[in-house]
Amino acid sequence: MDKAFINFKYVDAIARAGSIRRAAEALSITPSALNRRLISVEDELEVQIFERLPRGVRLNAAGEILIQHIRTQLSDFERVKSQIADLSGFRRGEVTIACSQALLPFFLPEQIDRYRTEHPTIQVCVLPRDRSAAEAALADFTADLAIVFEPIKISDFHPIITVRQEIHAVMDQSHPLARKPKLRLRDCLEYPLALPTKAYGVRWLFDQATAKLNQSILPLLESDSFEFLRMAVRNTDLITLQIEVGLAPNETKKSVISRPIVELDIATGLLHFGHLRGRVLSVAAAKFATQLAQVLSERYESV
Amino acid sequence: MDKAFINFKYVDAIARAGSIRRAAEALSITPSALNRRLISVEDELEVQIFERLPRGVRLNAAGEILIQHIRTQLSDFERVKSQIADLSGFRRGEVTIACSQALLPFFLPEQIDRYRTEHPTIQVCVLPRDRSAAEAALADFTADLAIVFEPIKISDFHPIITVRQEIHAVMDQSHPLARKPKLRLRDCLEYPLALPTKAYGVRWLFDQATAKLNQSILPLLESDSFEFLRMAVRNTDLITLQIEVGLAPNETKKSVISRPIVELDIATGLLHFGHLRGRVLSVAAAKFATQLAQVLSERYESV
DNA sequence: ATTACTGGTGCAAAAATTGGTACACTCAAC
DNA sequence: GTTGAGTGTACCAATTTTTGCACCAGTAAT
Repeated sequence: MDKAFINFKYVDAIARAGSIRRAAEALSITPSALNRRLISVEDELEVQIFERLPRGVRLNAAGEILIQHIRTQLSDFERVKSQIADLSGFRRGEVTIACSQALLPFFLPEQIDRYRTEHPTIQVCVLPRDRSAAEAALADFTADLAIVFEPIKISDFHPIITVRQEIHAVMDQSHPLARKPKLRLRDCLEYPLALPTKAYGVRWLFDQATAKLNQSILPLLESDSFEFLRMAVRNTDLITLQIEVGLAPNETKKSVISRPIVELDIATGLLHFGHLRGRVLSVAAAKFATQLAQVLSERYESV
Repeated sequence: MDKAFINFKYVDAIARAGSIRRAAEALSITPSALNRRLISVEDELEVQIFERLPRGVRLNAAGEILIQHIRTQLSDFERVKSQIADLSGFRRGEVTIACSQALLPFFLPEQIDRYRTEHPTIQVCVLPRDRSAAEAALADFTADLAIVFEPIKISDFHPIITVRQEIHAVMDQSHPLARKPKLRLRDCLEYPLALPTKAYGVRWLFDQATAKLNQSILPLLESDSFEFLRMAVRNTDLITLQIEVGLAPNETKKSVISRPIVELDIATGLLHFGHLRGRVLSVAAAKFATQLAQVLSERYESV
């Protein structure tokens, strides 16, 4: 008989941990017990699933096939549970979304709050991830949905909606440039800049734009944290950049304000919202996706 | 945690048996043990899966959702095992095909024989099923593939290839009509007929054809068994009908021969070969499907 | 060499599962 | 009505499975 099913979760844990002992700790069982479960799976399949390395274990070819099935299957089961709970009247479930940092301060909290008023029993989990990490989170079923800014290469990404995002300059409310309603890029370059590192889409667009001007601009301040950059410009003449979705909704009375940069100077970026291709979303995730897609399409120009 | 997986197979068995006791017998365990497994699943999902009836159990709405997942999942796992075995060099697995009776005497044995010379370790299972039963076998994952003759209604059927089938009259080699190379329908009607019951596609086409002639023809002999009909015409003036794929490949020296009926008199039927929509076939099943599709397309006119 | 990891194994204790039995219930036949 | 055969289900001892523990063997970095 196939008793392998029970052990699937353990195999997944081992694959994620990269070592039997670490996985055992995470599962709060003994390494020996976990090791035996793994061996029993391998015995049943009559195939090794992991290469044994001195520093742990690694999936081999057979393991890669199996882990793909395991994760699809575990995820499907969650969806089924969600569907079943759904027809019992009480919506239950969880939604995990991997997204760019820019969504964290305003957009997502607002959307989650709205979502939770309608579905208060659903647990929402937000994972800040850069593009490649978001892709990985979708691929290994850590996340149901992903919102990422700028180039998407992966073929496994299924876009639900893609919207244009203007680049805004963010500065202190007393900044000289604050009087202008719309800025040119060269205006900004006259002030010290605080920018995200090259891993981020805004920075990439900025570098492209300055390259066109034959100017190589080095930011005075660099950081991985958008939150930090936003705080850093307070009461200074620093300028940082942010995409629309990352801006405070109503900035009256705010100490930090934003002004759009004309599109001719710096290209608009694309914000992609989607999920793993071929995956069926749970009821909970699908509802959340519908809401986000609607809001995005209302607020921004979709492509 | 979810220990539900191990019980999936039991839930499937109960659903198929329609009763815990019968399922327990099939699984060769005690009804009490099986009952507990079922209850443990229901406890974990916090939902009843089966309605308890006086004469057994029946899936409820939640159960229908779950059983769908279970069967998909079990089938997927088989596919994964097949894939894994495949990359280990030794092809292993099994293929189950539900098909019309007409395929049993000649076509399938020949094809399976050819398939097994290339893949001797693969187990092939043939289930003779009429159209609706074949559909059901695909839907509940009893069969991987299906070959059925004439009208397909189900939307879940994914056709791989569909070919035209001429209707042939089958008779004793000494039959008066045997001298003609091609027959008119009215020629046949002058002799006593042995036909399949109305459940079968050939009969349906025949009834349509005779209705057009404003003649209501009642066969002298009726049977569910094509094999029996073929045997019944030996040494008699009886005539039966059969589609091309059900005919003996080389009929020289055969006591029973066949002659095509002109298409104007009786419409050609359609033979559909396919699988369940959305299902991923195992390596073994996919190879077999490819072979059958190729042979069918070589021998008959595909639509 | 030493240290700190890794996976793997034998053995006794603990936990889960099983089978047997009995019970309550519903339907169908008498 | 009454009987009987069918159903699902609860309880308990016996059995099977799984676990934790201590220990071994091997590799990599120090």
